[in-house]
Amino acid sequence: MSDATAQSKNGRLRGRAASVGLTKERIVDVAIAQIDEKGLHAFSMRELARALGVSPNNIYWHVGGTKEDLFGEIAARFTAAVSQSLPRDKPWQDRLRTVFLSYRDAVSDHANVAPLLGAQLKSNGVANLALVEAVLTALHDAGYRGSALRDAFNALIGGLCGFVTMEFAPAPDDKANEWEALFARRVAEIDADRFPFTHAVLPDFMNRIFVLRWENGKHVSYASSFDFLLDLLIEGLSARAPRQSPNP
Amino acid sequence: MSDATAQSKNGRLRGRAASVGLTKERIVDVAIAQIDEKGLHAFSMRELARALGVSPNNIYWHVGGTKEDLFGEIAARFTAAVSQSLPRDKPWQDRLRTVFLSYRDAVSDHANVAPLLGAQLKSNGVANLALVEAVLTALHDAGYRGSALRDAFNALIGGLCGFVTMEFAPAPDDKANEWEALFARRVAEIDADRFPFTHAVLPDFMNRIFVLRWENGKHVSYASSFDFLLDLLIEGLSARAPRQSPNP
DNA sequence: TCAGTTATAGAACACTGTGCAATTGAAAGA
DNA sequence: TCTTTCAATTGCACAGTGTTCTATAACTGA
Repeated sequence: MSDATAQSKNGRLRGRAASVGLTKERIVDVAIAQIDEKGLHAFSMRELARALGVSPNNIYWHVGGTKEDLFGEIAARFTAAVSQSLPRDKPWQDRLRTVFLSYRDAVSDHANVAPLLGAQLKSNGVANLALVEAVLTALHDAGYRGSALRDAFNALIGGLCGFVTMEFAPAPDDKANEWEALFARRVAEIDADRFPFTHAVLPDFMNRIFVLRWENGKHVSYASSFDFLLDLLIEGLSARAPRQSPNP
Repeated sequence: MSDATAQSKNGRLRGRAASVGLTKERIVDVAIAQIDEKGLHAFSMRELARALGVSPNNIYWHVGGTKEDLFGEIAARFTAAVSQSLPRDKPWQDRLRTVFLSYRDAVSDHANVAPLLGAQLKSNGVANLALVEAVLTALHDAGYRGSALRDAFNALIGGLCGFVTMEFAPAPDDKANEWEALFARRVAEIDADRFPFTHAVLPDFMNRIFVLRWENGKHVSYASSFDFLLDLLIEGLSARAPRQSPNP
């Protein structure tokens, strides 16, 4: 009652007296760290608040809006890092390769955040302007215009970013550990009559086939498949390029 | 007390007396219908139970396990429909085209289920054997073996299914309506110095650029971009095919 | 001095997925 | 026929969740 600074039951101050200098940056930092560590599935606003030593509402106040908005902020953090302006004098093929390889690298460093990035890229793509700019310019330099430019752009973003999103999609929770056994059981169950080829081929050498496997809960690398896809697309775009006009 | 068949407070019977003949099939039916109607975000076990006129636990009993398992059942429903065995005498290029176009069609009929399918395809891909078998056989016929087969397979599944997953990713909840305005605002905010090309090009003709837009909360079609991507991949695979051996 | 703003906490609301225990008719075994 | 087991269902409760509304108190500017 006579205290100069009132305190709440658990001893924590309220109001501006309690200010800990929380910032959007720090929130996003810790959020990413938490997702990296425990996975997107286990991430919650309350847990984040706990880790920050702060009440949940404080986060809402700084981020403004909803959990989804926080996800947007997280995604923006990545998009910024993806591509610093690339030298325009390099061939457009090289520029495309660099951009998408660096996108994959950025995602691969924070695999648990991947699903979030995919969703945000779709719904909030305009925010990812570095990526958009780089790809559009490269395709323009390749001679693509109008609807052909649109389709080429979509094919690249959808195909490559889609690949990455799937590549780093999380294992279904607890099953990560028993994955190897699960895989073996599934393969053994394959109906040899209906799926003769899969039955014959899968068990032998397909231990790195896409979409099928984790190792000890960690992702195996599909880097070579990504490279292959990237090459395929860039070669295809070269072959179909309406005209070669390096200086538009 | 003296009732032959006891009743619970709200008048509903318990135990086998109350059996409504619930089946996994009906659960999955109604679940898909609900997701179609209200979106994946608004889907919950309790809501599903309400729609089925049944207690939530009853669903758990039939599906066994968790919500994630139910999602698995839902995904399986789609995978089954994707590709009935294709005539082996058609060229492998045609077969690939058919398979992936039919995959996109199946997903497009239930756009709200799309995110779920993407995740399940990754974590539970072995279940989707019709798709796997068709793609593997086609690539084998094209002459791909070993690690080249693996990379080609991964590139196709990752690129095309990834595209579809992104294509049908949901708009961020309530923002679907104000999307057009949001898009316009974002475009207007583009920094012309840092992103000159995007700034110049985007507002004009990019109203169907991937990743950027809905119309009245419904998805616009990216079909032509998907076709383009499909063509690019198949042409690329043809050009690189180790050898042409139609009859292995 | 005094209202307004900024940055914090607390409590509460309406949910969620899911586990445990009870209930019942029917089927199976003795 | 009597008893045990099983199949299919409900109710209740637990431990959360995102989010909103309200209180608090120091700073800020007039």
